[in-house]
Amino acid sequence: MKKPSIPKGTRDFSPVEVTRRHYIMDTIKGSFNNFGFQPIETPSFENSETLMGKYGEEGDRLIFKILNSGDFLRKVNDATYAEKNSVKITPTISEKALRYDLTVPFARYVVQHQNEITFPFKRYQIQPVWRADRPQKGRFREFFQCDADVVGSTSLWQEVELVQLYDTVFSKLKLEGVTIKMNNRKILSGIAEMIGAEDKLIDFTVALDKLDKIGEEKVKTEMLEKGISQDAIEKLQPLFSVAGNASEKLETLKKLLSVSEIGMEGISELEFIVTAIETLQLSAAQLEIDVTLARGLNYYTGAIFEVSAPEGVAMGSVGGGGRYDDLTGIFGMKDMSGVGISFGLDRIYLVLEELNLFPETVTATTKVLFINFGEKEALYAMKAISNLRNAGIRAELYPDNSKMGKQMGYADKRDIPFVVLAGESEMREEMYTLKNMKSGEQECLSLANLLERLS
RNA sequence: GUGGUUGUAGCUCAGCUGGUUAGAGCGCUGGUUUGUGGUACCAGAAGUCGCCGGUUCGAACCCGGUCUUCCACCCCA
Repeated sequence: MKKPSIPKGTRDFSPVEVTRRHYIMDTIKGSFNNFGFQPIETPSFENSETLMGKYGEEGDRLIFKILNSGDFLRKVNDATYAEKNSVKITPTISEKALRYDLTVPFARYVVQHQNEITFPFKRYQIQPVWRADRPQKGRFREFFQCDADVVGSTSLWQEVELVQLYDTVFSKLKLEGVTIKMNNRKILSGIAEMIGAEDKLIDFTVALDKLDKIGEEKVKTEMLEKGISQDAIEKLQPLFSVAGNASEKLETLKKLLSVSEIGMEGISELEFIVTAIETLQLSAAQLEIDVTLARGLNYYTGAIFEVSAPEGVAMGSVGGGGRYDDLTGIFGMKDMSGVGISFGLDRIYLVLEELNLFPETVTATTKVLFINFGEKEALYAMKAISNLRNAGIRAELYPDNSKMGKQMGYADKRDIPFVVLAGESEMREEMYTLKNMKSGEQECLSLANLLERLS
């Protein structure tokens, strides 16, 4: 028989993995609540028109489309069918698509429920998203995002809080040394304005974003290929040498962008956040200004965040986010500024695993296993088990009256730290023999003492 | 979507320029030990070599396709 399998880029999770994933999720969720965010959930799939065209050209390709039910081909007219153009035929055979991220569905939610929502609205959402991407390390076709967004406030304090939120979560996860990289879309616009390439903003930023990966020369080559003039690229030169700490970088940028009103606006926004964070301090993360950061350019208008794993861990970003002044605009609701961040659960998992940062207790299973000596003995054991369970102690009975060696081996393999033996003699005395599997020590205890010992 | 890479027992992997009944370690099952696991010793089960097709007297090995894994690009959590 052919072995069953799961689709490319998807995974099964074992008990240990699920427990560890919950540990991360609970940590994130706890912090979200702590910062005043409220949970919502949205459907796994949306109407295609809600998602299509929201993530750029590339994005549409990566959206999983759901085939219409019924005899969907019947509705396609012959001319379209004969053309064999997949992109063109898609809307007629697919009207629904799997969620690609949590931000666009959230925008849809806000517009749809605007009359019930009290603004500013702080929501969080932890759900899987799907991308028809080609899998790689830390890249899946089904993965979880953990998002926190605020809509209905343009206050920069939100950005400050989101930086703190990142720091709080990573600090709780004991993940030291993550870098929160920050930029501002207005600065990028300012630079484009300064070099006279406003119309090439996206090409320009996409190329700039690759600086630390492919180097200055190749970035320049790519910009030339995309039609940015040699002249403009030369004006860009000072940008490649922006260095120092946050304040120093800001000073350099100020000189560079003094001619651009929008650029200066971006700088002052960054400055506000940096100053606040310097005063408030971070514990696990460090904040860094990175003018080459250009992620999610499609809807971000102000701050842009990206969190990279500690140095030495080969992993893409473990989080990202930013401010979008007009996200709800695409659904017909104007002047509703939002800002949010996302945690990449699956990638955080891989990083914690690589750095061995999962606490021992996260893998703890049953605390005590009762050996099964037969029907009467099992009933006697079950009474004690109920008592232990009511006291919150994880206890279980070995289901079958198997040989002791097998039952002990089971406890051993599952890392169950205690075993209780209660046979005829114990029953006569109303006692229980408790064995510590690590030390091998045994003692005979009453139910009350057993409870106490295992608490 | 483009280019490359990987697939052999439950797991990790050997397997020569194509040559008979495909191996190891770990794990698993049973026994030494019927109220004592982790160690030791003994025995055993388990694979249509990812799948489909081709070349050949003969294919785990060569060729083509396909799926999967990982990597680079694209893009992203």
